[in-house]
Amino acid sequence: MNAPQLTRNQSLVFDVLEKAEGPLSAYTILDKLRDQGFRAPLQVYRALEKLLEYGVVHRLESINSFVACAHPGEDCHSHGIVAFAICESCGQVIEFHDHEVDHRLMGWVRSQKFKPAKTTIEIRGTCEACAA
Amino acid sequence: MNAPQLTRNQSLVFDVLEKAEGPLSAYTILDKLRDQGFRAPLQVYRALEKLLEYGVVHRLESINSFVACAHPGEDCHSHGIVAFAICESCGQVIEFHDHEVDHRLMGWVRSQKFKPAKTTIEIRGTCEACAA
DNA sequence: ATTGCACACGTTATAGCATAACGCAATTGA
DNA sequence: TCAATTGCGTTATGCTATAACGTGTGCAAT
Repeated sequence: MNAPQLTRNQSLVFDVLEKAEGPLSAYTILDKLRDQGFRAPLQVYRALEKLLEYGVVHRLESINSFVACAHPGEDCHSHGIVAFAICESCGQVIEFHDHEVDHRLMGWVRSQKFKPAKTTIEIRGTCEACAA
Repeated sequence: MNAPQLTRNQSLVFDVLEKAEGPLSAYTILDKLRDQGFRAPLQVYRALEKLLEYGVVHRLESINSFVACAHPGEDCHSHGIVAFAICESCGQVIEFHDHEVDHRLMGWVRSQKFKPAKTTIEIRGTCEACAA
């Protein structure tokens, strides 16, 4: 799905994520948007739901946070499975697409007659800069 | 790390997970152990922390739940990265180990000079039995 | 033996993440 | 016009996880 014109709330949330250095939790986003009139978590979650649907934002399951897609203008859903390296020290996220990993995992699920819907690959650790 | 003798609380939590058909949340475990004297979430979380450390239980990040390792008696940490297929309908979990996927992902993180600590691979979808 | 340490445990409180349920307004298309 | 859809705002609630405190027990070093 490609992103249609974003609504005001969706734009605000997306802008916050784009300008952020790393992933943000929904409540952090909420705090950053209080001046813009945001009052409740649902305003953030509803916007995020759409942004995820449009493929312009990713959810990082292992840290309950959200990050803008590293490929501006594209729909990340078209890249196949996305893997993330998440630095537990500075929070920086590196995005990665690998067809071989896709192929391998999808081959396995098919052999199990399992029908995949959403795949998560997240590697937590320490980035080069933070590896003292 | 190999599992030493489990404490009472650790045994109780592990037993609940082993007897369960699928993954359980910490609070579900708590409810199942009220009769055994459990009163507070921390009792469950502390036991889980150890069981994860011993490699006899896995945490499923994408559904905030925990599941007993499919390889009784072994330490799953020694199998390399573990991937899970999680049925969103019946909750069943299939565990999977693939060295090629490991190799590919670890090759990538090394190329990024990223030092991996913990890797999560979770595929949510529908299992064979539930695929109507 | 006693001191000090490590560890498991219990309890209360609180923090952090996410959604249910209601109602309203604007838009669109039959 | 009417119905359906979508976004929005609000209140309330539920679920997930940890902080901070204190207790007891076992064990090793002195």
